Amino acid sequence: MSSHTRFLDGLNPPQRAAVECTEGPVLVLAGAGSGKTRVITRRIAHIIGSGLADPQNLLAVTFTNKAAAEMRERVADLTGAASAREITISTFHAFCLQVLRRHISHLGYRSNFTISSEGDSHTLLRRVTDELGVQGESFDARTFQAAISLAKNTGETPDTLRDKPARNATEEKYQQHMTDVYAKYESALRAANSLDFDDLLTFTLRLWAEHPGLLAAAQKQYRYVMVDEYQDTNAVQYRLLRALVGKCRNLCVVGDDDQSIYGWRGADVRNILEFERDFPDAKVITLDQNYRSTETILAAANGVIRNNSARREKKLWSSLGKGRPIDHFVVGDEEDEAREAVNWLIQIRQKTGVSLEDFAILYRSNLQSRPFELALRQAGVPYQVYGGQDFFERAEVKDIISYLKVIANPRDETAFLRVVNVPRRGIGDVTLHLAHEICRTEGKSLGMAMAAVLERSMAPKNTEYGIRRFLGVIQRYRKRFRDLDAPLDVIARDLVRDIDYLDELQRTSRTPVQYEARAQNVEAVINALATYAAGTNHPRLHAFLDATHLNSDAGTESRQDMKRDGVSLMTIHSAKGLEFPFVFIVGMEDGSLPHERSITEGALDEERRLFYVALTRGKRHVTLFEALSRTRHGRERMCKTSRFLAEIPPELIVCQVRAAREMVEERVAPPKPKPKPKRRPPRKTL
DNA sequence: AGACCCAGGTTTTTT
DNA sequence: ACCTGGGTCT
Repeated sequence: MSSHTRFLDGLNPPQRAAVECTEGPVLVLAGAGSGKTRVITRRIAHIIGSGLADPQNLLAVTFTNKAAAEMRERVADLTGAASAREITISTFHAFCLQVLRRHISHLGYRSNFTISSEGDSHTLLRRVTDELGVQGESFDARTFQAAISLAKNTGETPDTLRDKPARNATEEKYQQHMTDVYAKYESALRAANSLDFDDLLTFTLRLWAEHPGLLAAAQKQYRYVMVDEYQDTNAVQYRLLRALVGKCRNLCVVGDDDQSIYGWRGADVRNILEFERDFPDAKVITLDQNYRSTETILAAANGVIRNNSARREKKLWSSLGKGRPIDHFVVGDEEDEAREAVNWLIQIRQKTGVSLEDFAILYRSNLQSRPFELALRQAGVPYQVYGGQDFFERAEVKDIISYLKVIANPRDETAFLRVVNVPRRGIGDVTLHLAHEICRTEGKSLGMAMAAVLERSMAPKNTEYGIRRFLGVIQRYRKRFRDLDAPLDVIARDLVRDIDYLDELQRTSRTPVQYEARAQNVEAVINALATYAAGTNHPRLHAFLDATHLNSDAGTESRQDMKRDGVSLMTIHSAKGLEFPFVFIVGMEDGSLPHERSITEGALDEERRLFYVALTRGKRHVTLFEALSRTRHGRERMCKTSRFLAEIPPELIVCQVRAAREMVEERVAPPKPKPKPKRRPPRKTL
């Protein structure tokens, strides 16, 4: 018996089958908490350990960088770090980026293309809609951005879109605008030698379609392909996979249709539901033993999810015992809800002695977090709110990144326009229009056009001076970043100094506190460069920019914010993949969960899955909170119980209405005594 | 360029 | 109720 059979130790029968079944198409239906990651990592180790393939012949695709990093770590525990390093474990986007950096010249782009962030694309789309004169009529850049992204992810091009039949005049008009904007946006990106997130996928698909030799090479290399969270794949990702495994067909997809909650972003749950249609000989393995939750929680979750029609039948079970029933609080309004939740949390802690990190408060939308933050602060309970403002979308961070992007890719117009006059150099609209004209007529990049403006003495003296300074800085640093005459972060720090950026911040900040915060963000970008440079043998500006665009938390304060600290507050969406001993699901009303808009749009199945995901985050105990009234859009409105609540078998729920009545009476009676803050607010709230 | 005002909208967000 | 974005005025 060879030593690699140890990779089968301790697996239950279906898990073991999933690991051992290495050849041909395999669909693993992995229910929540059923040991999915364990199966994938063991399977990888098994394939390598049994000599079926070398590490570089394996491709494992995940949806987040975090998942990829975790998977690599866990594989390394099994196979050793040297092997694990050779395996391609990455997100769809990172994988495609890698392909495109090498081969994009075949599509007429330069390999130093930059990635257009969502913010960049938004700016660009504003310009496009302006130039086409289609804003106004209830079409704005945001709408187009979402529509274009959806189109790209479902494989629509401006041409296919144009050919679609419209049902009425409004639709036709919209379609007309949409195709125009889409086409113009595409050509603007092309001119800027930029790709947006979605392009990373579609371009790779095109590359493979137009250059079969490249596809064949990829097929030859990746003989075993695994995909995590398969229920979240969209049409383009599906086509990429099909192309890649065309020959070997060793495709193993792992996912749970019941946890498909990203349909609104183009994820197509049919990919998992109809897997055997495309791979008739597929082996289907269901993992339904749950190692996370109590039987009560699973019974509740099962009771809810069975109301969805199009799904793979499966019933999670566990042997962890019944545990405590689900508690259901009915409270007055959102403030009562928050207060009651905090009381309840404190009570549970007194009884069980568990730590704050064991609690999560889950809500449907970010707006709902506010009252909980207030109540927790008031009670002196440390907490952490996840999600929200993206570090890389802050103005000062975008400024610095844009400088770096112009340096890395001379044609990146969005970045160029953002920083050409920051800090003020007297380069205004007039000059830029001049330059734009030269771009158009002579096919030059904006930078070259500006140089032409200088040569032809088309601008006033002080503007000329400004242009000279700007182009000089860019040129100097383009050379420095290429030659790497110093560490990346040192060069960047010089750049920030040379453009007097901190003075600019000082000028534009309203308060010293704000200035301090913004200067620190700039410092954080430089630190991120240093961190990046320290972790690689061949630091390159381009690779750093790629990482910042693909990895949303690459630049934030190291890994410190990864570890939980205090009670966790987050949306249900961001809780997917996590688990907590105690879960509070709040806002259990029609309008919140299911969300109002989903009700009108008839997207109830996905909302139900959302509730299912929320429930199955809980390990020991789940508490539901429902408010009788809630302030929505500024008005106080009465709420009806969430329709999903009735789907939980009633014997599993203990209703805590008394608490609510007391709350209401208290509110009606004399002015309530302001609860004094017992301790000073927690240091780290973020 | 910066301050001010009004209108509109208002989920979720792995990359 | 609140925030954003765009437009206008100084």
